[in-house]
Amino acid sequence: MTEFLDLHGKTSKVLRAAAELGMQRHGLHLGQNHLLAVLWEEDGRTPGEIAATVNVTTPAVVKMAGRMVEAGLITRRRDDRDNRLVRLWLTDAGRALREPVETERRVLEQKVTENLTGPERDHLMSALAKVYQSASALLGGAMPAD
Amino acid sequence: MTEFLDLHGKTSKVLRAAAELGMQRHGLHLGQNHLLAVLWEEDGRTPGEIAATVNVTTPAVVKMAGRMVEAGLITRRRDDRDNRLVRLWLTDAGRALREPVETERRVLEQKVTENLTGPERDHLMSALAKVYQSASALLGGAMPAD
DNA sequence: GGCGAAACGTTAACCGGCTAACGATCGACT
DNA sequence: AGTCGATCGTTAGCCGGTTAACGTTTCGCC
Repeated sequence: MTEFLDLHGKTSKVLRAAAELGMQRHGLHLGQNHLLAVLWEEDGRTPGEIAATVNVTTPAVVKMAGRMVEAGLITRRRDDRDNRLVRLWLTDAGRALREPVETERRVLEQKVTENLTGPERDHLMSALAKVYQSASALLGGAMPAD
Repeated sequence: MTEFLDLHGKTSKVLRAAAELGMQRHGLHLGQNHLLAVLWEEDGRTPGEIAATVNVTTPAVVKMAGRMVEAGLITRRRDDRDNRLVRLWLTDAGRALREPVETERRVLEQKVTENLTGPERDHLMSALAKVYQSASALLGGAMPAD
């Protein structure tokens, strides 16, 4: 019984584990790199903005940011113009991780797809995109339409 | 930047959400159906056995089983021949969910892949299998070799 | 100018998953 | 027969993610 959902689930898990392992080498937990990536692109963004671009709920970002503040990767400061906003700023440590983490991710991407021929990879991408479409469609429009 | 890891991650998330939604319709949380599936196949198995067949750690099964006992889906009883073993048994409620949950999953599988042509699906499966291989390989043999 | 609605971050309570430490039981071997 | 090691479940603590409820702060509108 090798149905698609099974295979995808297994792949998802092992991919997640591999990513976690890679990030661990830089003292990060899985997902934190995404948060950092947003700040690398534009420092000083708010939890809400970050949540939206990473496609996660705001509380998830808040919690994760808390841990990252404690880890010395970012800083939390209130916006003085709009006092209900909070802005997250990179520390030097957080900024320094950019290059190594980005290459780490590139390497993972490459290693994971290295057994695929060009056309194979293309078919994989397009088919996966279709699945993504179908799945998000049957989630009843209650999802972001990116 | 539509790399594979990104697309796979997004797909994974939306697929997870869809599965959760489907299981919710039967009063289950995501993952509990897998545990039930093992018992449907052979009732009275131990947490360790279940964990191995579902590819999850034992503590995960223990915790989930606790919630499912409380939900009246299964029963926890010690094995009297080997007193360190624990066996999980289906209740009528748990047994009754088999047919509806199995069709729910079949429907999801079908709906999610309905936009794929036959060959497309085949290519997707084989390519995904290759990715799975590569990823689990680079996890350094510390993974089950299924 | 004041009042109510909207926007925002935070907290709490869940769920699934993981690793590490613990405790109890069984078995093999001396 | 007794001990010591292997096996098994449980617990605790962490991480990422979710929804629901809450308290502030702004802003629009009368």
